[in-house]
Amino acid sequence: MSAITGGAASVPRTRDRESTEAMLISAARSVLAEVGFQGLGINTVARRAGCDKQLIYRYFGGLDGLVEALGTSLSADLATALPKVGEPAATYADLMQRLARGLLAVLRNDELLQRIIVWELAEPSVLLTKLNASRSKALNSWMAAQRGDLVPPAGVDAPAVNAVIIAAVQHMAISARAKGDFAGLALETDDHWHRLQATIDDMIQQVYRPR
Amino acid sequence: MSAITGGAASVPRTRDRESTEAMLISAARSVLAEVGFQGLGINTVARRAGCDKQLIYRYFGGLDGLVEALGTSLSADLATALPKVGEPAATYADLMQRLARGLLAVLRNDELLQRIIVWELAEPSVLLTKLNASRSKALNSWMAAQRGDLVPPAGVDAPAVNAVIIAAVQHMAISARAKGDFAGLALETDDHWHRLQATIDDMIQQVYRPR
DNA sequence: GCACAATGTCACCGACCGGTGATATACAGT
DNA sequence: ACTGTATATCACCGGTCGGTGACATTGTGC
Repeated sequence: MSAITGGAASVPRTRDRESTEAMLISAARSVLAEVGFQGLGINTVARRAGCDKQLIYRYFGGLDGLVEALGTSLSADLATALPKVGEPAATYADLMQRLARGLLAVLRNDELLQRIIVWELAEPSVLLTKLNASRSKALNSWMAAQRGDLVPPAGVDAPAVNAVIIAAVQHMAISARAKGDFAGLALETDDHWHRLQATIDDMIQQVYRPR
Repeated sequence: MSAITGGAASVPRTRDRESTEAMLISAARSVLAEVGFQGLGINTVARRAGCDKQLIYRYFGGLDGLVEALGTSLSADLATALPKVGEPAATYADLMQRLARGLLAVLRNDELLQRIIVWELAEPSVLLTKLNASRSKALNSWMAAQRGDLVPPAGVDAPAVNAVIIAAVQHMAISARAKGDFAGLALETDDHWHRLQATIDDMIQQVYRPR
């Protein structure tokens, strides 16, 4: 008896650090994906993982460490999510078209990624910056693998153009989840997205056409 | 004396409801602009306004009402911030170019507006949706005033193109404040922005050129 | 069998949050 | 001058947060 300490009611965990860490990371993922970064706190994550928050401090040194671990586990995902190399692109425009399409497809159904991007926009920090860096690194290596020796036409500021394209894709993907539309353009069904994608394709082809 | 109640230490306010409301709205503005929506709470705003939080409940019915009031005061600002009508645009491309430039200029130095956009992306709600609506209404009426009878070239999906442009502008303006760059493109000095603006101009001209 | 570390859980702390009732104080109508 | 009301402030509540120290349980090496 001896009372006080609950006794047999609470079954302790499996006593396996690795799997516990994995559970915590997974819990952080789902919390972030479902409620966004505002709801990502020590207590919430621990509750969702079904273990004590103390373990977050012990194993990750706090929430920051946990997010960092989440980040590394995430950049691996992005690398595999981008489409595999198939036919080499014929023109630089085709190359960028592929990138835009791939990015749009990945972003559209990765709610977690959307949340993280918003997070970076909302409260920049060294931690979030690192997440961003590892993500764009993955993107760059994908580009390098696809590019071959294609070069943009002379007279076009390719880095700026590509930044514009990527910015647009990111913003619309995020807006679509948050609000269902953007600038009067409904973004709910696949048809809407195809229309948008056709437009982006067109813009890329136009700006990157030889001239 | 009866003690307890502080006594003379706290000088009550000027006892002018209008000016107090204005102070609260102004406080909400500055809090939002400086720390973002995460820090926008009853206590914070009241503290910054230098009055009691009770007044927020009395005059605005709570934080939502205050934000709503802030919103109306804000859409008025946006209307005056957009550039006045000058020479009518020669082509539809020129028209959109003007819009893009105006929007970019406004967004770049309106931190409050940037924060609100991020807010809408992070946690959509009826309130935020209303803010968005009133903002795009202001944008539309500006467009209507400028357009005259210009029409986009046949075969171009103008709404989609414009959505892409606006999305890109918004995203880059926000990213610039949050992180100082975007997709490897530094966005700190005016020169960087001019380069970006030239690119956007070019893209608009290319996609909207007659064909 | 016994010390010892690793793992897991609990109880508690101070701080802040949103929200509300009660209480002063100024002012306006009579 | 008296009363009523709008204005402003304070004190307090329950709840949640991040963070920490203490405790229980399991396994390991000797």
